[in-house]
Amino acid sequence: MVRKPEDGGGEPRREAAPHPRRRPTIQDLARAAGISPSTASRALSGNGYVASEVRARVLAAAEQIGYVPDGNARALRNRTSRAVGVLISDIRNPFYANLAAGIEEQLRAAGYHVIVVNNGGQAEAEVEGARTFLAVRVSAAIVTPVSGRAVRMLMDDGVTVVQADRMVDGLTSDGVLVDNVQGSQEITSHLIDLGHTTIALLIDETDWTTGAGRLAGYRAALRAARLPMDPALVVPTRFQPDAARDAVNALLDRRPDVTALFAANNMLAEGAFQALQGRGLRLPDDLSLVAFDDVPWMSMVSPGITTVDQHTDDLGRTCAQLVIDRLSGSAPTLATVRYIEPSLVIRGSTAAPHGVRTHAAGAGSRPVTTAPSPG
Amino acid sequence: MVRKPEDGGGEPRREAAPHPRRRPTIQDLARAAGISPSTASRALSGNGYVASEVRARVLAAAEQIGYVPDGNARALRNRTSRAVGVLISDIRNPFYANLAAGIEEQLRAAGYHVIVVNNGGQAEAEVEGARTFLAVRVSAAIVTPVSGRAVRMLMDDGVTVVQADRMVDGLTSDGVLVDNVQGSQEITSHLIDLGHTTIALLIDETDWTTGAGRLAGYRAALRAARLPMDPALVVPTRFQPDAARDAVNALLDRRPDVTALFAANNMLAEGAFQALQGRGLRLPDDLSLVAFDDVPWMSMVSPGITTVDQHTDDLGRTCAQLVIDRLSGSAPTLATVRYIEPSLVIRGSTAAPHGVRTHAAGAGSRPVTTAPSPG
DNA sequence: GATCACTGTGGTAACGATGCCACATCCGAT
DNA sequence: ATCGGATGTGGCATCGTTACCACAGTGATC
Repeated sequence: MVRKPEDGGGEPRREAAPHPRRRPTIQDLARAAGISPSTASRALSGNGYVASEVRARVLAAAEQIGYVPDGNARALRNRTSRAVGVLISDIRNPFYANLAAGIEEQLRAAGYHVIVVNNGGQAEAEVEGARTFLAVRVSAAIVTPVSGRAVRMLMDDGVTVVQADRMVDGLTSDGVLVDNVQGSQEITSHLIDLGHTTIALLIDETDWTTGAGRLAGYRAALRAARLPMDPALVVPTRFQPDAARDAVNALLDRRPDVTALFAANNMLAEGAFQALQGRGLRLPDDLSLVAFDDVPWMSMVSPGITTVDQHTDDLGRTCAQLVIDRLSGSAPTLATVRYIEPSLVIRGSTAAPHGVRTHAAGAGSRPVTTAPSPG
Repeated sequence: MVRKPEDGGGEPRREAAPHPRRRPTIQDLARAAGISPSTASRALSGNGYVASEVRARVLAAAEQIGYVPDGNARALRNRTSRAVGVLISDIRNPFYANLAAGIEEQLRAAGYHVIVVNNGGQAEAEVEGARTFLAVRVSAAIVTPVSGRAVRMLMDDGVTVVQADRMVDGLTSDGVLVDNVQGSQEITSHLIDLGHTTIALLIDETDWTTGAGRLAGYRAALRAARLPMDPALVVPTRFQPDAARDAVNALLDRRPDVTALFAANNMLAEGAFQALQGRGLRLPDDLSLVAFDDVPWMSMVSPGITTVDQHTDDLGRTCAQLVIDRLSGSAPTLATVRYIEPSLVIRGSTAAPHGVRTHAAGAGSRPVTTAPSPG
């Protein structure tokens, strides 16, 4: 029941002290090093003059007595902390989990720590989260915005904000976006190149930059191929897999001529996949399926799902780096928006529609990964 | 490119102020309400006498001027904060993501916020994370321990610690564990009931409570069925899917008589699944596959994988609740360990071995969910 | 020999919230 | 009339850190 090699139970255990020993302060440190608190502070921070011999003595003493600067006192005094708020919708969704992971790693390496608030897509919870960030004086916040209110609150208080994945109109913060139009156009073109002409788009919203971009890319690809744009093929649904499943079933009942289905995100893809399985349709023979946002199950099923990989880790790391640059003053003064270029991952869920020969044309000029099914 | 209904761009925008307006302090609040800071403090916190008329005035003024108490000043003064540290291994792994989500939701509802540190399974990063927690004076920490050093550091400083999923020996903190022995025994018995006698266990470690418990449960099930325990069927591997895949391939080359495979966690299951796919083996006809820890892809593939569901959300929420109880002083004084009872989820990946008839016996006395394949 | 720049150190006043204590009422009881 | 308790309020010190300022040396320059 033990991690034997590491539990390090060698030292005698301290008795459960009723009052745990007071943490050493910079006063204690100064006393230990035989100097004043001011000098100790300068020695640690490197601001101002300190004789190098003294600095060494202070560092040694700090190590020796186990001095850890009090983050709260610092934050109070400096009116800013090493904390960065991360406000996302649903950490259970691999997209947000990877985003958060990328952010956390990059920020931790730069000496910041993250406070994570899950808003569940609720504007109310989002505002609550922003309030928390203000209360603890985060130096910056990274937000996948829901309503814009939270972002505005933070910006109005002078907090550095980076919007991730999507941006609210009318707010000039930094942002990191995925090139949704490009990715969507590319994967739609992939279907068209295979010979599909009746391609349905399953989508939950077109008000955010994400949904709007994906819809635009889908349209652009059809237009470029001079295919008709049939509004009935743009299938609205709610964000839940169950809703998507029902929507797909309704669509296929209504339109048996659909040969390819494009799910605008991983949740919808899940529902779509379940619907197709439930109907006993075989991929890619009976229907081709593609999805925006590559998540683990898509490479586990057989055949694997052809997707647009958003490079979510990169997205997160880029957000974090933007924050770091801003806070260190090395970012340009104007608000910056960076774009992550997504890439197409071709797997087995796409093929020429039944009885149609593939075009000779390739998938376009952009990088394409061809991934085998697992194994 | 906008979330139209909510962007709320109605109010005139504040000019980008060179010095963002100073945040109102309790002094400002006191002035606005025509009383002293002390009284304002009492009005807000409810400690001590305040005339109800005055309290109302203070609350109104707070609302009006947008007063938000400074968390750092509070933390400095009170020597503790509303922050709880969450120290986990890999938020990209759905197990940890769900754990973190459960924790965050429960704590947020109780007015705490979480600082998340991903240690990547590295003892060094874990200690670094603990140092961060100490620096910001978290009031408690929830840790999936790697080495025990971090937990010890925190406890030595008087921080309330809850160990999650596994516990380090020799440290008497609270903990929330999954009943690994029970879950493992149950799923192994399920295979035995189906008629399997040559069941391999793929496992990465047996030093932590998790691995040790799962191995013990596997053994107990074999013993209960009076089946021989063949040490060569306990297959060690590293924690990565790739390593697990190689290990499974090597096993099946060596032991073609294996009819069922039990992967001790979701990462190993991923590798195992890939290996089976790569070999063109059909589930459950050629081999039965089961896994400890139910993650999304396991219900997406066909057939679905039979698993032990650890109720990870519950695990997280229970940890959080333990923290809340401890901090509010309502937990028992002694260290408490709570157990989460896992449950068996039977899907299509398990069946009688080729040419064997199923026992009449049921799966045992514990609750069992039978989940259909998706659709 | 006075002035100046530079190096190096310590004292002190904040940062914002809070809880103790002193003080001021007002009421009923002695 | 005095006391004591209950109710209500404000002053002040404090949490730990840091930036500003004053000041003390030292050496170089006029």
